[in-house]
Amino acid sequence: MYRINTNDFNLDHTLSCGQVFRWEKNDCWTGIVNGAIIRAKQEGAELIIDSSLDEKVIQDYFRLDDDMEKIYTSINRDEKIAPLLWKYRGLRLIRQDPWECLVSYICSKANNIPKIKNSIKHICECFGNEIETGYYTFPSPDVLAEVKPNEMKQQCRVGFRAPDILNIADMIVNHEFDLYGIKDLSYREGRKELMKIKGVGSKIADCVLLFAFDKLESFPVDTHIMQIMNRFYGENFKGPKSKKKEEIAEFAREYFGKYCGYAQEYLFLEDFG
DNA sequence: CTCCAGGCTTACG
DNA sequence: CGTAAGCATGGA
Repeated sequence: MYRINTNDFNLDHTLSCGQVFRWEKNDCWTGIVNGAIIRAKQEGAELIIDSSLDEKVIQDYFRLDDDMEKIYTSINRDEKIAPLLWKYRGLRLIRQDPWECLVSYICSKANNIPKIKNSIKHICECFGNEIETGYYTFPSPDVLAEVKPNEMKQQCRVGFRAPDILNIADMIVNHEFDLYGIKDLSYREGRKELMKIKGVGSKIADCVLLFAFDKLESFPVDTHIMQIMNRFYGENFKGPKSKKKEEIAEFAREYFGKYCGYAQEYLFLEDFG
């Protein structure tokens, strides 16, 4: 048990804004990171951690080294977003594991948050390791590569998404796809690579780049972001419906700049929460 | 019962 | 090029 001093950090906003799916809140927040359990709560500016993981891992996971003052200044472009930066102040991006992140967002296709959480929970309970009663690790690609589509479909309730998950697990195991190598690519190159995966398009690719590969210039556009971007900046998008999402993403990258991924989180929470 | 939810692929004008 | 059905699943 140890304490970490923070500033511009809000644990509740960070864990309940929809970027991660496995954390649960009771008297404290409980989650599994790097195969270990973290129990966390916040008292004022202090983050109280109960975990076998050391402070450095926590710092890295919650991105506590991000200079929020600088980031807020950078993305605070107008009177539309300014109040959101105050309202949800302390919301941080989380540095997720790429594999868990990728599978999670494949599960998010044509789905809702409770069902996404449920699917991921099933995947862990069926195929992960139980590290403490009721708490499971996220299964590695090696494990999922051995699973049959119907087995996953029936046990994890992932529906038509099962073949895509198993396919990319298999490709990673056979070195046909270098997922972890994407961290060394640029945003554009990484995006192109991720979109080669069957069942992964621009939105999922952008989520993985933002949440797992440090590409803060990524701006995932889903239905919620569509809503609020149309409401706030609609006059800037004139193209046909089919190209609108890409148009919005391009606009946002230009408009909010290199930290636009952070802007995306605050905008998302405003429409989602 | 029908409709829809953090999309993507494929099929058809 | 452009739009739209279909894909499983469960809750409203």
